[in-house]
Amino acid sequence: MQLSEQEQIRREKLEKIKALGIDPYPAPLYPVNASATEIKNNYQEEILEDGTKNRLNYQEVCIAGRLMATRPAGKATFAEIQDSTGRIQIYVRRDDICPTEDKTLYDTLFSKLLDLGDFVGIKGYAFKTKVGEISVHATGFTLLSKSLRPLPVVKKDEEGNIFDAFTDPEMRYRQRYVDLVVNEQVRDTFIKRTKMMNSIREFLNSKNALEVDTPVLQSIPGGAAARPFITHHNALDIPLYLRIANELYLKRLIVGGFDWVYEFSRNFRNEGMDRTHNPEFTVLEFYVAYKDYFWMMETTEQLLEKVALDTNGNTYVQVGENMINFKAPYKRISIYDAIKTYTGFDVSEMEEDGLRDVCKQLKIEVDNSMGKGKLIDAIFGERCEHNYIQPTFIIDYPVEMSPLTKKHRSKNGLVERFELMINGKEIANAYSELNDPIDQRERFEDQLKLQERGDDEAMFIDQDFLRALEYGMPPTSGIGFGIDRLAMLLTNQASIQEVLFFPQMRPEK
RNA sequence: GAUUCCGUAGCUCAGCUGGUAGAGCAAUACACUUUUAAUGUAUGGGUCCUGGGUUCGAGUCCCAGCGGGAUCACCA
Repeated sequence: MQLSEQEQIRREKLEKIKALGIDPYPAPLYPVNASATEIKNNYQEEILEDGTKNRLNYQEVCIAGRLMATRPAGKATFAEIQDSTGRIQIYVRRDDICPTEDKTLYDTLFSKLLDLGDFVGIKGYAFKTKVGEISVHATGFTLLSKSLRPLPVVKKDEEGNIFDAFTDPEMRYRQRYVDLVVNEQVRDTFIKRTKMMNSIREFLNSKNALEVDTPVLQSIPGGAAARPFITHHNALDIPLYLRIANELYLKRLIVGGFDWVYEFSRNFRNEGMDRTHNPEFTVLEFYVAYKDYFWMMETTEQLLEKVALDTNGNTYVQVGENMINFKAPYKRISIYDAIKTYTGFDVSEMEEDGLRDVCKQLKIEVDNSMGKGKLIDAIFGERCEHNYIQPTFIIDYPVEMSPLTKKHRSKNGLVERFELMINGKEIANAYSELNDPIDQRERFEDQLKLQERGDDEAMFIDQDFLRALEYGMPPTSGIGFGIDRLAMLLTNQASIQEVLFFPQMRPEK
């Protein structure tokens, strides 16, 4: 392994530290009793009548973190310690930490053998410097872990301008640990993502929904139309697939008698990657017995309004150029009306031939494997979808594109389905679930016909799922939310890689 | 998968019509006991992504490969 000059120097320092009898990776816990942000937010002092200051709290603090900046000034040094809450300045004076004749601790260990990035513990007291910065005056320090690689040095001035930011996307994603250390806004994005997940759980748990786990390894990759990852189980000598969806398993649980189940499902799809697609991604699905898709629209509005508030403190979220308002209620527009609005064509009575003709006139590329459902989907996707910036429910899809959805109670040829569009993208997809086992079997058979026509994404038939439906499933409404995309919206990120800690990358050579 | 742009010091980046590599931060040494993008002086640090080719000579031009970004296709 070829070490850079700076790495060699750090290893030499490591040896010198050991030679001083100091363990650079000590085992004992460090008794941390305060954090950087906590001290900065709560420190108090008073000015007495004679003008002297009286410090009121944090007079015996013990903080720990990475050393991220030093400003030496002879026999004293200002430095910055970064912990999980942020940064705080520390003031280290030689004669305070070395009260005897022996000045090794300051002159050698602190001044020469510590590097930016090292973990240190600081004991001392909080005070305010003469320019007013709340800091910790060190009375002692402990090396907690030596860093052998230099971190990128990112500097910030008084106005918050950032210099030499660590921005290379490849390095940021491959070495996310570095990205998180030096880029505060990256850490904030992921904290928001977790807040969002917590808020969703809170909402669902408050309704007595049951969080469940269902199989990731499936012998039939059902519940969606997508290419699966395939693997092999040695003991059983059978192929297994990583799930593309968990829908059919959650419905089995509704058959089993639960009336509200949910799962944050990591799904896997063996398809292209781009700034809105990662091979593994997270979907929240929930299924509720005795409800329909109208109820689900109201529930979705309530959920998203709460989640936006909990995550950002506001129902308004700036996403790129757009200001999006998650405040309920959201508009509802049928897919046929949407197509009529943006293309002028009324496709509601059209069959396949008519739809192909419309696609031709609109210059939308189609191929022979596409049935009525896919053609309508193509028109909507090309001409309508991107126009719905504010949250909008697109409702009542044609039956051909929705093999798991109940037929519409009054509109022939349609199903009770909605997709929620936000910022021109689909965020959620929901149905009144199909619970008629005979109808479901026919829909699967139609999918088989599509497969024979060359549609390689048509759904597989799951016989056990049909068996479950035959035992009886109550009327149920279900929904799936693209959690990564929701996180992108709520954190104003244009790339899915920015909301996944470790996005998929080609392996390094 | 297609198109296009990019890959130079630990990090952020310069490097013109080809002439043997440069800055800031970081590092090293010295100075400095209230600094905050600390400062001053000095010093060291490079497989210019990899492999070919053209050329007297390639970081620079050409070809191939590897990796990444953007756009498109498939999809959520």
